[in-house]
Amino acid sequence: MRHVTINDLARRLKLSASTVSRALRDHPDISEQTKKRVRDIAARTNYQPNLIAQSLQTRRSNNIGVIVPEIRNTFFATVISGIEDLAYESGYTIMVCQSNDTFERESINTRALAANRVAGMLVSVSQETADFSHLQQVLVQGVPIVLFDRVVDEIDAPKVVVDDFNGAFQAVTHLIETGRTRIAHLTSEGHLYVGKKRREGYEAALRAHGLPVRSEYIIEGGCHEEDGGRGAQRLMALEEPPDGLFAINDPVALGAFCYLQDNQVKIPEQIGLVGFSDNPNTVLVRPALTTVNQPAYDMGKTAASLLLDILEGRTLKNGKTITLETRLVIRGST
Amino acid sequence: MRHVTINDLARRLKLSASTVSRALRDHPDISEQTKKRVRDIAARTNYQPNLIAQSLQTRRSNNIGVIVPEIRNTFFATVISGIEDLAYESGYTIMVCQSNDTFERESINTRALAANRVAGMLVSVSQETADFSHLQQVLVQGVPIVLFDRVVDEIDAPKVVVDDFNGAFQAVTHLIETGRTRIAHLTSEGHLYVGKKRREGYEAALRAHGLPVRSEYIIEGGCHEEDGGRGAQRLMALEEPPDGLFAINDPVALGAFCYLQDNQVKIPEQIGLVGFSDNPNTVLVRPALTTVNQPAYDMGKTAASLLLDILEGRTLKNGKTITLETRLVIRGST
DNA sequence: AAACTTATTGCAAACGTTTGCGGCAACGTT
DNA sequence: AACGTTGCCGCAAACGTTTGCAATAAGTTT
Repeated sequence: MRHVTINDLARRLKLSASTVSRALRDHPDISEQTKKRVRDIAARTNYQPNLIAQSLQTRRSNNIGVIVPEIRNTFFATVISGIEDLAYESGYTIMVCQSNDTFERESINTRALAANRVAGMLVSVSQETADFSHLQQVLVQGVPIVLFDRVVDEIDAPKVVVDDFNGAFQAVTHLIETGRTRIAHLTSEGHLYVGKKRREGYEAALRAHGLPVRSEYIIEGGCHEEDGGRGAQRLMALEEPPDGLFAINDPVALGAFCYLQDNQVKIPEQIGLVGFSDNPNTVLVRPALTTVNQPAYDMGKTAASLLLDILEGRTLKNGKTITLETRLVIRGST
Repeated sequence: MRHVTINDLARRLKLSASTVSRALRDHPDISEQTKKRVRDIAARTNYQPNLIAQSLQTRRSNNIGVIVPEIRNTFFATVISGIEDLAYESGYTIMVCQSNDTFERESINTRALAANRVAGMLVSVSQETADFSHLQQVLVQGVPIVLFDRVVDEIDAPKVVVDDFNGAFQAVTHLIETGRTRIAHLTSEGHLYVGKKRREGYEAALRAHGLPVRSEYIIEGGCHEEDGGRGAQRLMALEEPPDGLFAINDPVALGAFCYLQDNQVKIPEQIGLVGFSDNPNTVLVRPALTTVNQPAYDMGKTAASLLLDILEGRTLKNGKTITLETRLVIRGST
């Protein structure tokens, strides 16, 4: 009924706990014969080392904390998948929390993970987060953090992002090159890093081609599907509706897509549409959605590997930012 | 740099560690005055109780293990989301693992979680799993398990499933009632519980309406989108292709959807299509996909609440199975 | 004034590990 | 014959908590 401990084994074999411990970790001081006896009884009794006792003793744990805005978002789910795969390979376990895009929950989660003495944290901040003391405190305690996707400049930690600026630039350039001149943008509200970068890319592309940046074409909203529908509605109500639309991400683009399609706006004839992320469902719609591929799974792996480098002490510099390349995937919607 | 401990506080206040501990947990033996002093310095120094020391001492942890086939699958991501939300409310943290649908990784994950001394586990078994000793051993160690979605009869634990049989029955009945008689089924291979149940529902619905169960109309494959495309291809190559298709889940249905649409098969005129899960992307395609709503988020909450009931000792019986209702969502594809 | 409460605190053991150090045979070396 | 090695193992402290019990001081009762 109870977990078997190292002392149970020691008692059974008339050895000391220390000998059993060393035998299990294959310490050279222990004779082959007793090693074998220990291993045998450990296997027979299904002994499993108590990792929490071990952690307490060695002052290091083998699990890492992950905080994302929301788990059910395909993008983050995929990132987590990448993190878990790498963590698994390296013998770590992940503790996953979601902030539901609220600051309060994010900071409570951060404290909970810190209290659990995770070896390190991988975090993508919430949309609300403007104060970073909760993360700062973690760093002060000597627990390394790697930020990904929703990163913030204020925290001095390695970051993994995709090339949002460039992805947006390419997307909008593509819209321009296919003959459109009135290009709108659906973006997030607030100070989201990715929102800022993509918007900059959007504006830069317009300028690079001598097109004006028209404020009525830039709509700030949320990051979800319904926001895309609302945004499209507002845009099409303009006296001079756009003929091109670049959305901050795929859900928003798809929300706009449905609205447009249901209102008999022809895609791509009347309006060209581009998303961001290359979610799997962008290929389900007809015409399929042109989008910017953003390597979610790779991002997870990269962020995790950066953290593991720090944890295992194989890292040289610490403040670096890794930018993963984005790639424009041209499909039917443009 | 280092974490501040209860002893640090004790030293600073010239108290014993036990007094500090009791003060923090608001023990009646401690005077209000020293409680205040303790709380003050704890706040000032950003003291966070070491949960792993606490766990070791009290022999109970506040995190629960979760094992799913794959995190990036929308359905499971949503279930995890439900689990996390409830765990958060109750002060628990979740450790998430994915088996990638392999038995080996599932059992390694199970051992890892057990070694981490999780309070309990929520698991959805892999497609390969036919031996259940890894789960059995966890139960023997007194760690409760709640199974969800991919459940197995062999393990005596509470289970949360959706009414797969009935959902399938309704779906197929709907296809029949809209005038189709040659109804095919794309299912999984192996002994997946959900696959079995849905297939039974499919066959029962045919029989209930006097239609034959034709083996050439039942195709066993995987659970992913590409399997749906392949299955549809094989079905349409038949000399008498079906006029109705019920797929084991939405990804498979959408895979078939794309294949059919790209090959100029009219949906719903030539063939009616029904999926299973009500994934968000079923409303993106045109015509939108008829599907069976399966409350993924609720499933996560329900499973977690069942486990918490056991952990907090508020449960009466232990072997019960909760069946969540499914609901046919009729859309354009039928 | 002795005895008994009550309030407040500290001691020490325990949870399951790991690890520095020392002990003690059984050797081989001069 | 005394000494140094070597191989194998145990003791005990430590990690940061919690908790039963004892201890002390102050107040209350007789």
